[in-house]
Amino acid sequence: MKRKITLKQIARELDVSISTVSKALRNSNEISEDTRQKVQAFAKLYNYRPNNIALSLKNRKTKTIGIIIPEIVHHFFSKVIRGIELVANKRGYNVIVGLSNESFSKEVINMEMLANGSIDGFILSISKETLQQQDYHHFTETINQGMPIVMFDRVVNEIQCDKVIVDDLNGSKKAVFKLIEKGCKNIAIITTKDYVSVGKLRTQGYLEALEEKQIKAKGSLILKVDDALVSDDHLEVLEKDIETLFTANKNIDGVFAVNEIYAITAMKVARKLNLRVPEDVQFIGFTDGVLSKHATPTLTTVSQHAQQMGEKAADLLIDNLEIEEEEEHYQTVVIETELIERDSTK
Amino acid sequence: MKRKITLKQIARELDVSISTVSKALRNSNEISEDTRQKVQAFAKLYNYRPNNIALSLKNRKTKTIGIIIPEIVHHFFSKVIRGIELVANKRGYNVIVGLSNESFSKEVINMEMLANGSIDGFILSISKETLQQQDYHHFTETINQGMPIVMFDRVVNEIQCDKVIVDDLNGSKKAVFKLIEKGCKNIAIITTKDYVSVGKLRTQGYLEALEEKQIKAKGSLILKVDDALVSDDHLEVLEKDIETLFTANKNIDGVFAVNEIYAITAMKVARKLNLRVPEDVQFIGFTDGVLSKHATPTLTTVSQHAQQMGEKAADLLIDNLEIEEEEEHYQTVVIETELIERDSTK
DNA sequence: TGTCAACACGAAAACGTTTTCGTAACCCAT
DNA sequence: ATGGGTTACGAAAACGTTTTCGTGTTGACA
Repeated sequence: MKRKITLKQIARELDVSISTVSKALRNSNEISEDTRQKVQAFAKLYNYRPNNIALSLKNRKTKTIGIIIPEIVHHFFSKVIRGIELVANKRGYNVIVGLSNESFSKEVINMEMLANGSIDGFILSISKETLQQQDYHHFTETINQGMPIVMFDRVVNEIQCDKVIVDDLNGSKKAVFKLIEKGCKNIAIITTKDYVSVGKLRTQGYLEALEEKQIKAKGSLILKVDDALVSDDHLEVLEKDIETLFTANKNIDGVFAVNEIYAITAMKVARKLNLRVPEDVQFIGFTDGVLSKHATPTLTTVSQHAQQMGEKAADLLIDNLEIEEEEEHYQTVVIETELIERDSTK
Repeated sequence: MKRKITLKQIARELDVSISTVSKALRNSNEISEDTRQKVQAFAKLYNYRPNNIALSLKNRKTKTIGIIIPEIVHHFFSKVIRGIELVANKRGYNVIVGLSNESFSKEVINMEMLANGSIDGFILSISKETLQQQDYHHFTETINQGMPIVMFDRVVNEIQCDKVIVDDLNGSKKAVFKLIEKGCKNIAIITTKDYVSVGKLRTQGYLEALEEKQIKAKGSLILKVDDALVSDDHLEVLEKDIETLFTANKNIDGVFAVNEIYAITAMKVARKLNLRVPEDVQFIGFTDGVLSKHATPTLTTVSQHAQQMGEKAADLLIDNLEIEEEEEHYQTVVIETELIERDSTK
């Protein structure tokens, strides 16, 4: 077992100084052609690679990006990570991942662990608990220490930083317009409680779309599900809720759901009630994940371009890290959604 | 913007030496009660946190685990990551993620980037390309440099290291036995080409199960799909292949698929051919992901306990890192599978 | 022969820690 | 007064780099 070789060891072997070795390897012209070749040959032979930690300490930057997300077993978030990783690697950065698990304290702890030198900046999406408690001190502190943050998807106005968000409002409007265009007269929405900003916005989009088409929104057609129900354990409760929605409103001919699970589950319930999709009821879901593509019938969705979000977030952060000037000029990038039509609409 | 404070700055402010500050903060009894309190108060006030990079350099360990996986937008892998992250955090480690994207060169590059000091050890699953080329030099080199590796799921006998694998063989057997028990006489398998070790093992399990039940395997019932077809773009090709399988073998009454997508797609094709599930044909898939739970009908699957694999892998690695003794005693942990019965079987 | 530049290299500082060792200053006992 | 043992602190090395600066040697030139 041969440990990694260091400059010092090379220097000792070749009977020169550490400085000389370092310079030789970096092709400094302070070093004679002779020694340079000798050193480089030796280094190659022993497969010398500079120690990243030492470099980080010296340069006071780690070339590493910290990602904090609420959950990784989630199509959207893993696609974002892939996007981040893609451009990060291309630009010479590594990616270190922390999971908040939707918990405020884990978010704080994770950020503190990483903020002490391990990374150069954060890309994150805020946990639900943090959003509820509205306690954002860990973000402000991090930013105050000179460590840039880019937020994506679940963002918050109170914090001044770069942001990448989905155009939730217009995405929802597009979806609802499509349903109307396809002939739906009574469109229900299955959404979450309002404190999740994206749920709120999507609901708002639904309402605005109806209003613009002079359709009166009815409270009975709005189902606000406790979002803990996305977790697999509570599927039956969710199904029950949706069944109630359908039986109480026999005239529903279109459903807009703010996520895939709700949409798929609603389709399932509809079929159980002998409603034909899309003939009797049409469905559109937000978030284009695996489920939509493989559902029966395949689900028409509003795609969020998650990977593109990750790429953009990474570019914003790295630009920020590598720009010299201190003038803070934060931007909020809006990623447009795209309606992907499949078989759950006519 | 106040940058992070260092020992040196505290020392200067309080007019003591750096050593004193360090000792005071670590409650050394070399330091008088007086100065200790003074230093600690000051440190608290300025929210002092030791710089991780400096600690890493000093201790020659980073308390960080490197994960290399082929793909992150994948239920199985993200669940494994969650498991790793869970125990890693609990034991004071961070997790840094590299994606090989199923490419040999990206796997090598990613490992080299991380191996130069950034991490203490690897947890990885080998990329398909690497498995095809059978070039494992980067693994041996890493291990030779004293950096431990734990492989999971896609492992390889040639490399001596800790491994965590699924009991693919018995999992498949269980599934096929179940189909036989439920009355299937003509069981088809939809699998991948053999170079993916797990595909190979699962096929073998299928064959062994049939043999044990004195059922003669028929080549026409074995569909080996080019595994590039899992990617969403080639769904139609996959469907076509499966359709051919069904039409050429009208008597198929059971299907075992080595992954979720194959199973779901096969169910879809079956229904298109007016076969009832599970009355006419029963289905079992390997890998218990999101799709299975939300398919119609819900899919009976062989669950791999992905998160548990991640947890085990992390425990193995950290044990290895924190144990003093050099004696290498590698183990291969087999995670048992579990058959989850849903509506695609009678 | 003396001066000066160019050349080739080494010493040392710096990044932020921890830890070993040395040592003043004090107290107590002889 | 001398010696020995605490106590409380500081100096310095070490981790592995990069970079600035200093310096000895050479050769050319007047």
